[in-house]
Amino acid sequence: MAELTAVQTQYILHWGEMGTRWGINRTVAQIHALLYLSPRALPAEEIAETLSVARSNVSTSIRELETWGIVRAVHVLGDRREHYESMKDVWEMFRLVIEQRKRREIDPTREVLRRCLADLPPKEPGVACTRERLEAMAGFFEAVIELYDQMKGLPTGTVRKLLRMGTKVKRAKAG
Amino acid sequence: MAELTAVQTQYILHWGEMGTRWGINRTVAQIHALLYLSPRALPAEEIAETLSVARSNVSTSIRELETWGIVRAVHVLGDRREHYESMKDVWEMFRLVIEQRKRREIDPTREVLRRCLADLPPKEPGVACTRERLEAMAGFFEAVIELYDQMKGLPTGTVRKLLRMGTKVKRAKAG
DNA sequence: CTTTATATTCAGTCAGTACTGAAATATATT
DNA sequence: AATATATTTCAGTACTGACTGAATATAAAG
Repeated sequence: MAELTAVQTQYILHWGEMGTRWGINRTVAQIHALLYLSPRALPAEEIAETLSVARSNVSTSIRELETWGIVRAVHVLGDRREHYESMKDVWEMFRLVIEQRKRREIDPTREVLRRCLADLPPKEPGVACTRERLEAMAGFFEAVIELYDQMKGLPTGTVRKLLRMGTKVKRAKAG
Repeated sequence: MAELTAVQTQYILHWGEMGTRWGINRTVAQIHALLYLSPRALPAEEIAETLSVARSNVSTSIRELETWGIVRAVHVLGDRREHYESMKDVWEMFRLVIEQRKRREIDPTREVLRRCLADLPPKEPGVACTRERLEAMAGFFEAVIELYDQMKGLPTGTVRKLLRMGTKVKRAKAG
């Protein structure tokens, strides 16, 4: 992966762009894309050169990817440097990312909603509307979290099974 | 909604924060939160004052929310100004947002992946690995889009039904 | 223990997005 | 038509988060 092919470049650039749209640092996403395509683990130095970013930037970004659990350091015989490789199982990769984003963003939002409802002065007519709306929003988040917890336990393949059941439910409604 | 209560402020600030984490402009998210809690439609001027942002900023942000389809202008008798109100159905609101993000981000990613695979020189040993990875990623996106298409047709309540079916599948596996 | 290679930290800089306010446009009222 | 009110556009500014590179830390080799 010394020089990138046109296709590799296109994928890496697009992945970086997607990252920014979903609140993930462009360089972090690009590094992930590079490692995902790479047939071998790459040392930080090579990543920096390939993507034309500072070595220190790679260092920080790699750590970020490690906290997501989708990149890890491996060692190569006769080389003191850390080499980094991406997880290859796409489904598992997204499962990890979703799990973390739930923990970092969805769960705290549920907490804020609960706190808001708890802090709301009771029975005041002025806030009746606010309470109603907060309850609806809280209900939504509770449902989403419940759905997630249900899914969590399922083996990867079962998701497709659910997908087919969705089709049946639809047909039953329609017919 | 002339003056915000502590709870309303907390909700609006948190919602703004969540927005930024998911690639949505903070002000846009805050305005949405304000309108969502508001018992009545608000004119742009009042939104600007309440959130302490420029009137023009509200104008741009409102337009953004309108393109998402979750805020619309309504008219109040005896007032020439536009008043803005948020959709109240939370499920429908998220459905709309997801629909648009799929259209803006997921679908284009599928296209890029297809294009990458099409552009990949065939049978070259050097790119065998890249092809394999791109195919795995493309397969994932195809599956997600298929899942989405299945869900799309379902009435809101049916999602909960699916949720319960998830539980059964899980138990069947376990027991 | 010293030298060399590698990785991380962090203060300062840079870039891109968000925001403002003035000007332009649009719409209503007299 | 003239005036008043409301909204949008846009050039310039401000701000946040990303990035760099020098300094520091860590660890292997001699």
